[in-house]
Amino acid sequence: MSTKSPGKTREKLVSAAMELFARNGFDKTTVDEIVAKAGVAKGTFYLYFRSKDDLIKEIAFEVMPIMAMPSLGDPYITVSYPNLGDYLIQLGREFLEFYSENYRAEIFFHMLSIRKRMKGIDEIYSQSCSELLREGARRITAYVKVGFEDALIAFQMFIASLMHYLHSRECLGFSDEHYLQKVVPVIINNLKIASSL
Amino acid sequence: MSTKSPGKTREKLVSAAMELFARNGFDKTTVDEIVAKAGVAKGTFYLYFRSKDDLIKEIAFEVMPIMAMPSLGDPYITVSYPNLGDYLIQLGREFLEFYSENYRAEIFFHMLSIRKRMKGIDEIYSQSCSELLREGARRITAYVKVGFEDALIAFQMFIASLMHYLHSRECLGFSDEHYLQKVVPVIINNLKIASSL
Amino acid sequence: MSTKSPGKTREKLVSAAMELFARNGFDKTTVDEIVAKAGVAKGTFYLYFRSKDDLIKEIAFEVMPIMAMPSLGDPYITVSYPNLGDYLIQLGREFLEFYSENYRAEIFFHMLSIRKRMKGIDEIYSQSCSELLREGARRITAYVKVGFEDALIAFQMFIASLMHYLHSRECLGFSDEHYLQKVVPVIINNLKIASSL
Amino acid sequence: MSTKSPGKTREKLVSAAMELFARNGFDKTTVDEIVAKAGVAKGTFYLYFRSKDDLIKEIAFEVMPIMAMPSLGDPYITVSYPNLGDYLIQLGREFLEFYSENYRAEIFFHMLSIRKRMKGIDEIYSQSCSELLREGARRITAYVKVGFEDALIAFQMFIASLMHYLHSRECLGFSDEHYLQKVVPVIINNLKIASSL
DNA sequence: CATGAATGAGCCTTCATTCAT
DNA sequence: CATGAATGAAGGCTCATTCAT
Repeated sequence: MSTKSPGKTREKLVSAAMELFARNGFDKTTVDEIVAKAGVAKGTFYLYFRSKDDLIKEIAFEVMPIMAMPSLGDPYITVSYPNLGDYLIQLGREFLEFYSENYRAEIFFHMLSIRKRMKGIDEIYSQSCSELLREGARRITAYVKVGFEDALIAFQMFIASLMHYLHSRECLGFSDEHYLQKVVPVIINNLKIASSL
Repeated sequence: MSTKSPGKTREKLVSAAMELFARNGFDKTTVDEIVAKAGVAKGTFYLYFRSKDDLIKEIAFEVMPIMAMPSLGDPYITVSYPNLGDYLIQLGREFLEFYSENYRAEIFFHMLSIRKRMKGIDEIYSQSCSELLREGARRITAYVKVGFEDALIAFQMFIASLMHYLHSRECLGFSDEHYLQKVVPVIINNLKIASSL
Repeated sequence: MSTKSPGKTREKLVSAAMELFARNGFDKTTVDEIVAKAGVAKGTFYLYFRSKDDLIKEIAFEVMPIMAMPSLGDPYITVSYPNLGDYLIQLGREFLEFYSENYRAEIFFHMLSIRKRMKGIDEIYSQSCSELLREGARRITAYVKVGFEDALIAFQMFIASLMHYLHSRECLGFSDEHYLQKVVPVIINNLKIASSL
Repeated sequence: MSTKSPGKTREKLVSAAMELFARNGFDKTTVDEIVAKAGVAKGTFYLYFRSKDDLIKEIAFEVMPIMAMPSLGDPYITVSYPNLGDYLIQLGREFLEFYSENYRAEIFFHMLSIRKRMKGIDEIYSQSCSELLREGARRITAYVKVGFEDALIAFQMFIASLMHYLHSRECLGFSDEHYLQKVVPVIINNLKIASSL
């Protein structure tokens, strides 16, 4: 899957596919639909992607949780957010905003369900997940004095809660902001306890 | 109905389907494969299920998280587990054991990813999810004196963490038991803080 | 296709089939539907008919035009109807009444369309059609002094018109009676001309 | 579109289907058979027709009686055929010739029997039948001074007779030409009588 | 006589992929 | 780079018929 060719055609195909995959799932989306939405001919698809699966791999990476939190990679974040609580709130907002757009959540869950069956997808996910959790834990240790394991658990619970919230929103009935204001303190309180031991 | 082993055919079809759905996903599993594994003829499938989707709905219900926690429905549970921490550990064990068998986790995630596209699946999920969270919260309020909303958040985070753990196990590197021993205190500590306010 | 067994079951199957064949056609009607409507088990069908085609043959005979005109076989009809015009009107009324009931017209046209493909049906039709036309012509010669050929043409045109009327009713817009009052004189007038030559 | 013989594929499919439909009926003819006879792959069929029913509708229109009589639409026909009898003979010849080719009669009767069950077919038939009868009647009034209703009845009887003749040929035993020479005078004579009143 | 679970050949339709232009 | 007609394997589903009870 080459990442070259700055032409519009490739982009049009990817964005058309994103939307369709989200709405109908990978298997139920046809190449016909993708090229129709992209406004190109059928054969053109195979000039840019070796197969439909090839395209799926490209898209998979773009909807990973690690892509949802740009602030996680910012090296000067402790300056912008001196308070861990504020930082987590910020990460949470970024996360929810990211997955509220472009049907990314639907695509991510779909990808999650097929990863075991698709060589490449599983690797991308494992690597991306490890990186996310480890980076998150590292950030936490920059704020509070806790062991790496405790930080890892804390961050995993944070991510897990946000991710679950994406498909239990209507079962809970809270607003996004209200939810964040409730979850973040749980994480913070526990890190305080852990650091004081 | 034949005298030898009544109801056997339907069961054979369901269990064959469960295994195949988990391995290959709903869309990639064919009715041909299901009947071959079940050892019956193709037409027989349609004696028991109106369609492939019909079977999917039946299976969907069986892999819902609420099915993973039988202790959640036990009315005398506060007697068996006078301590909330022990109770949550127990629920966690049940959850992890349930999803370690029969490829249930894979099926659940697959279902999660297609629910928006399948009338019926979405309803089953929403109802089941609401019931799970509400029942869990109710249980918690039987142990500690906290508001329902705090209990709800606590239980949602608990479930979310367990669920996320199912697909981040290898990224974390903990044993199941170790993970539970780490997560449950986080929930407990916070409920204590909330109840003391 | 035995015509024995006075039991109700056979009759129930035939009448259920008649109705369904008329509504959905032979090919689109399933044995399942027939037995369901008749209120018997699937296997029972094959106690009375060797196959679905076997049943079709039985039904085919019952919807032939010759069955629609009982007065055609009455040996004393010239006494009841001394006037040919009145007789033809009577035959026309019988014909239209017969085909207005029980979806017989639909079944007849269906049969007509498949006769070339079904051994047996074609024979039944040819024989029945010949008998109808010949008998009709013979009757006419009992009323007016015309050659058999002229009588045959006259009766064929009469039957043809009635049959076409069954599926052009809405295109014409006449009432049944009005139509008969228009068609019969055409036949009569011509027989008069032919007989006077 | 390929440069060699454009539109050929569609035509091949239609003519293959016509032959098969006539021989085996719509329901008993499979898409497999059609594409095999046309010499194309199965998928190709669906490039030209949305479904088998779609093709049926297209063919249905082509076998309507109105398609059998091109002279019915000729505006200068009264010049070519100053005599009504000659004109009707001509129409009759066209009719019989049309239905002797390409199994059109068989297809038409089949269509007639299924029209009530197929949305679209029924509309096509009703409209086509109305147009045929009305146009025929209009023509007649250009030759003889009769009321429209009498002309309509006359033309309906004419068409009906021809149509019935298609499936009663062997029961009558006349040659086509002989039949026409017998039927047309019946129509003519009556129009004369009607016009003289 | 009656039942109905089981069968399996066969049908219509879809769709990823190819290739000549 | 781009096209789109053609392909054919494969899938979901139907239904006439059988047979053990």
